[in-house]
Amino acid sequence: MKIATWNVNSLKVRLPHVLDWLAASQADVLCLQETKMEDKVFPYAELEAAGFHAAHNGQKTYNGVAILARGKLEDVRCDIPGFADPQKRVLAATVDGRRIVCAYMPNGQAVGSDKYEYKLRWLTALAGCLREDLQRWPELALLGDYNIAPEDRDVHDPAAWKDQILCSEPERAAFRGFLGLGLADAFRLFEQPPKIYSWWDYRQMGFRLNRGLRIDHILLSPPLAETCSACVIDKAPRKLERPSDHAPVIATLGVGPA
DNA sequence: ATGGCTTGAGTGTCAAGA
Repeated sequence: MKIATWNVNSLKVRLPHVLDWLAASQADVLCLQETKMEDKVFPYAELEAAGFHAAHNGQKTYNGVAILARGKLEDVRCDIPGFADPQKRVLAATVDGRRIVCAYMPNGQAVGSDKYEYKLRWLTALAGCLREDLQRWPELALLGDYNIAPEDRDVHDPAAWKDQILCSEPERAAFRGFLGLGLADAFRLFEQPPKIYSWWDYRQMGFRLNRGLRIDHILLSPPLAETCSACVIDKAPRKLERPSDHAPVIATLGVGPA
């Protein structure tokens, strides 16, 4: 079973890339972020024709998250329970007995800004929710755009980014808080080449110069981490015409249904 | 240089992303 996450930066623009990538990657579950659309225009029919069930938690213009799966989606839940937030950033569902949590974590804009304070509050709320979810669903994966580069090796220029947004110590502490719940960073379960990133700025030839950050992640609870046999970032879609600025991350889980 | 692209909204130009 392959599970994946991809910030598509508008599903309207990127649907052809998504359909192509679903076929090429043989992913069984794909979490999407920044669909930037309302539920009523979500392309359920096109995805069903490609063999995928789907759930969407969307809004106009900003945010929006979806889970696509070859298996049925059960116990679908939107948002973070008990955390009032008009921004559509979280969607969870159970697929083949495994809890899939799709998250588009806040960007934070600038350290010290109002949006940064919101980001830190939001991360605390999600961690509290996950602590409870893990009791009910021991097999849980948290996939998404975290908007956090966990370590300096996840940053093309750590000196320039030091204490900046996406790299600040409180954000990194929040990421380590997820690990403290027992979750493992699937990418770091394996030896990886250096300078692997999941996002590159559209400007200044960011992708060609590999000036990137690793901010999209798949975290796995212990029973899933034990079965994980690979985790890679697929740069191929970033090379297409009109790409998303993010690349998909995909993890292979070795045991279990389908 | 609070720049440099891209998207959505909406038709002139701004907010937001990371």
